[in-house]
Amino acid sequence: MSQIPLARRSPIPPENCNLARAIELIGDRWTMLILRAALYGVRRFDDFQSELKCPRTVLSGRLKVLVDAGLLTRRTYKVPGKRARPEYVLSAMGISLRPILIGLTQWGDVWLGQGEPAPISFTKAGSKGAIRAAFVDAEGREVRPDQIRAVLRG
Amino acid sequence: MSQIPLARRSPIPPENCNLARAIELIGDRWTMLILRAALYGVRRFDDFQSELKCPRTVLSGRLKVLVDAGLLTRRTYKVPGKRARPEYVLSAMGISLRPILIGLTQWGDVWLGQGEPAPISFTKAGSKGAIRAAFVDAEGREVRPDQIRAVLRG
DNA sequence: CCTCTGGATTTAGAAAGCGAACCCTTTCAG
DNA sequence: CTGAAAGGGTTCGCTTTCTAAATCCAGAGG
Repeated sequence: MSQIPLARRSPIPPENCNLARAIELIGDRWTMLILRAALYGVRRFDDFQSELKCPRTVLSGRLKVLVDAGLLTRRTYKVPGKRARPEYVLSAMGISLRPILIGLTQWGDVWLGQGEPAPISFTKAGSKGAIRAAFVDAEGREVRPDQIRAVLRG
Repeated sequence: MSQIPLARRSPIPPENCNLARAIELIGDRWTMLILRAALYGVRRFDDFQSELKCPRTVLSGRLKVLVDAGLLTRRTYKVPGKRARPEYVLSAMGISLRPILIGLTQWGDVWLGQGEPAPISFTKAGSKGAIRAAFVDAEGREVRPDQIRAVLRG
């Protein structure tokens, strides 16, 4: 049943594991919901707030963390006739999380969808069929999950 | 610079978004670190605890949530000469998070790796080249990130 | 019986989350 | 010129959650 052999410890101590580091940074309810909104194009403080309905204190704190970490860039926008305001846009670092959040969306569609069809799906530009998260080798060919092997350095 | 057009709201209200649901469930530091350890083969309460160094109260609470949600299965193991104990093994639902956590690992390798080579990499069974998380179409051909399009239902 | 071991619960103090109210700056309307 | 509005925050108390340490509990072995 369990494809994963028993281990008493993980092979990499969490304190120098990049997965653990990523989890420290973005493994937080509000942080992830902010990134979700940002990937859908939300940029402004009040838009985040009314989308997430989270305390403004939490929001401003998380935005600060994400800017400091380099996931978001704080820059100024100006609507004519209004005063200049900051907006928070995803950096390359932030945008590169998109495949992961899409993967998590599809995981949620499968396991948390409550039988309803997925409200959003993803396709390749110009074609119709759905795409999915998977693993590929250097040439871009899919590698099936049971063929994945982990290799420790050294 | 920003490839994502401005939006005031996300196209799917968070309360019936499967990504938001997934974030509610696993978007938590300890929960994700538990899943990380579980994907490396850790199964037992004390092993999780010494791996994560988290409060035992938190650990037992999180394990309960993950069991209730169906990500982990609680079953009994018995070492001869010892009393029977519960162990927490990943269900199919839990195992199917693996591509996502591997993708996050690789994201961390790129952005949080502090210049060091990745401590763990992934290959296809029997070959040597590294594999990576990506999107594929129905035929298993890679779809580049910039070619991904979201399609709303209805 | 007494102790050891793994899997938890209890307890009390620290930290973080929360909602409401307030502040600050610029712009527009009267 | 004065007042109100709008966006982007901070301040203030209160409540929840986290955390660490101690305790409990059941069965096995001596």
